[in-house]
Amino acid sequence: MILKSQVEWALHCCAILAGLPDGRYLSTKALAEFHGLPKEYLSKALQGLSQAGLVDTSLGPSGGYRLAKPPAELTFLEIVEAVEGRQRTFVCTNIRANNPCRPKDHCDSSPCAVARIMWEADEAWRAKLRGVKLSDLVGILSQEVAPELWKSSFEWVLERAG
Amino acid sequence: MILKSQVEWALHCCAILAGLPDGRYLSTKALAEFHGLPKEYLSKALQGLSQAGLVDTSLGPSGGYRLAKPPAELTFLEIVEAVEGRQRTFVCTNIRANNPCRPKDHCDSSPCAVARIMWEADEAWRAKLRGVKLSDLVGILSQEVAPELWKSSFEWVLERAG
DNA sequence: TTAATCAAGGATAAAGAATATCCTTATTTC
DNA sequence: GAAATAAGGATATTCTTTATCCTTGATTAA
Ligand code: SF4
Ligand code: SF4
Repeated sequence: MILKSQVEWALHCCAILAGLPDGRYLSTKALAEFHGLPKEYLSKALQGLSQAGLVDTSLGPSGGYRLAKPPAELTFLEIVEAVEGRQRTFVCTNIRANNPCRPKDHCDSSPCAVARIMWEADEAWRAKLRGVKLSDLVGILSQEVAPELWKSSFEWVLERAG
Repeated sequence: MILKSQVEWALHCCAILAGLPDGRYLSTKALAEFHGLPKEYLSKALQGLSQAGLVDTSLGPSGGYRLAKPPAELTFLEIVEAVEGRQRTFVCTNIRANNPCRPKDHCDSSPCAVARIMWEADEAWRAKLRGVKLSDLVGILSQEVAPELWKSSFEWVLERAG
């Protein structure tokens, strides 16, 4: 069970978009080039963010993506779910229904303990991601990334932001 | 990102094995029939449990599987990891290394905040599963499963346990 | 007005992982 | 000695992920 690489891509792209000045957009092309990713496929991840309402888009030259809300109001969970989906990681195929001792008319009213426990763990994962804002990430990165690299990356982006 | 169905199978099988009297074994054949699962493929999941040291095996007629330790000392996490593996669910492909502004000699010493945050969430998931014992599951099931079904299932298993 | 650029999304292909079956081997029980 | 069992290798099938290509309609800049 491994998250798709698009999750990593989306998080990195949002971190970049968080640094964009108000009202400006950054294109798929620029984001793909900056991260060394296939443009067409990265586009699918960005479309996921767009469909989830996390980013605004603009067409034409100088178009692209920008965040739809402030980084402090955007959680990791929203970004992850936008590309990975909201389905729980444990799916129950109801194998208890195959129990040969089970009477024909027996009705398993609710999910059993196995499923509930697995879903609780899933929820713990989501709760952790829900507790981290995009602004938290930017704060950490701004401290950890080498100042020259931080600055030159920022300029690189600004040159290409429409 | 969805856990393999073998996880569900392994948990159910362990729950059954937890009810076995001391020193007795239950075969793949019986476990597969009880849960309505493909015997050969379920066998792979049980081999995973065996390789992880969670169950003991015995060959020949009346052979099969039994728990290697008491249900109170066997956690959900151990069972899940035995079939799903211990790899983290977020893998970092180090796309920051593709940053065009990055100097050639630049060395990214450690995992960045993105990866650390995702790994923390992963650990929260594991911590939750680590906190649930197989005995907890059996306790809940014994209360929730209809008494007649619980009893007849128990008898069905005993008839086939070597 | 025109040409270039962009997001969106459909179609399709390639690669990889999950699911499933079959068969052989060595061991144990009866 | 015969039957049953776990272990595991080989292979096939199906589904998901990854990736590319192309069309459409909107927007901007010249
Ligand atoms: S996990 Fe629970 S609900 Fe799902 S198949 Fe097993 S018994 Fe049924
Ligand atoms: S998640 Fe962090 S460590 Fe992984 S590629 Fe992105 S920047 Fe690098």
